[in-house]
Amino acid sequence: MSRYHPRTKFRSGCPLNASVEILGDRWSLLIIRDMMLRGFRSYTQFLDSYERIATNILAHRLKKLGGYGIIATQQDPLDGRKLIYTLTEKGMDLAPVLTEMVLWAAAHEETQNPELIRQIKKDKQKFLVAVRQKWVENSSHMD
Amino acid sequence: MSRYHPRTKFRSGCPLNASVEILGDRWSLLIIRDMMLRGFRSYTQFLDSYERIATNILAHRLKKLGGYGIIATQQDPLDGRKLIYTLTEKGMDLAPVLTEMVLWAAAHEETQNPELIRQIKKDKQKFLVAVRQKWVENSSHMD
DNA sequence: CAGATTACTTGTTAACTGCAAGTGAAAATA
DNA sequence: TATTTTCACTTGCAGTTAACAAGTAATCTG
Repeated sequence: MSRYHPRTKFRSGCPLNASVEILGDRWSLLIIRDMMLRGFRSYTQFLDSYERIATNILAHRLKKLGGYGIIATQQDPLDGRKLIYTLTEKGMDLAPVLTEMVLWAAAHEETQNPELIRQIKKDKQKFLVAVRQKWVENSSHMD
Repeated sequence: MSRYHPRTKFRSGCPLNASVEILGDRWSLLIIRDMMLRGFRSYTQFLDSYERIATNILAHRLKKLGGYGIIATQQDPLDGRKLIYTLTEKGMDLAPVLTEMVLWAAAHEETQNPELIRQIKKDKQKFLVAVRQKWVENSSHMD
């Protein structure tokens, strides 16, 4: 297991604190967003995303997320240079968290992507099911 | 308005990115948790919470959260030294985000507070209504 | 084989975090 | 009334982390 998953336990036993220690930074949830909603799977795709993450930070975050079992890595069978990053079940279970964060910001800040927001507002449960279904489909024909 | 609410707009228009830029650190959501679920209202209460935030970080976070309109501050009419921090409507609207983060960590990490988790799992909507009701009651007899 | 691509690593500098100590105003205590 | 305590911070400093620029090894493409 990677050294990026710390052996030392969390500052407290509070479940919210665990989430904050794992996800509470400026980049982790954006990487997960790119995988979950935009279907990104490679290092260069993450680098080229909207918010322009620095390459060393990206490498560090991918290791950390891998260490926590939120993402998994495999070789691309068609291109030996490429690694394919995918969300695990644990990572997919973050969909409700992302969804609520999107709704909160859409309600209280000036943001873009009204189509996404409309879709979530119309039927949140349907949206979550669809996101998971897309993930299942992409995972199944991988092995 | 406080200088802690930056004039420069977010790195991208993505609503998730806005949430991450506002809340994506190791302390902000824990302060909000203490206000929302434990009824904390004062600086020393936050300092004495489980995770032991440093005093300068706490001061900075309170200003930042105030700058974003997530919390509000007022003088304690009974004690001139004290400030009372309260959640705004915008802050209360973070309840679903906190709830989903609690559920995620409870499902995938070793955490404590099984009573809270049981309560949320039993009836999430009822839990959210109760949390908001408690906030309404505490806000109404303040003025 | 030359050049491009991929997933990184390695500096270097700037910003942020955490700890300890200190400050000034207000309240409680002797 | 004088002293001590409480409260909400601020300041200084060391250590960590983030951002930016450049470089590298393995692999693929033309």
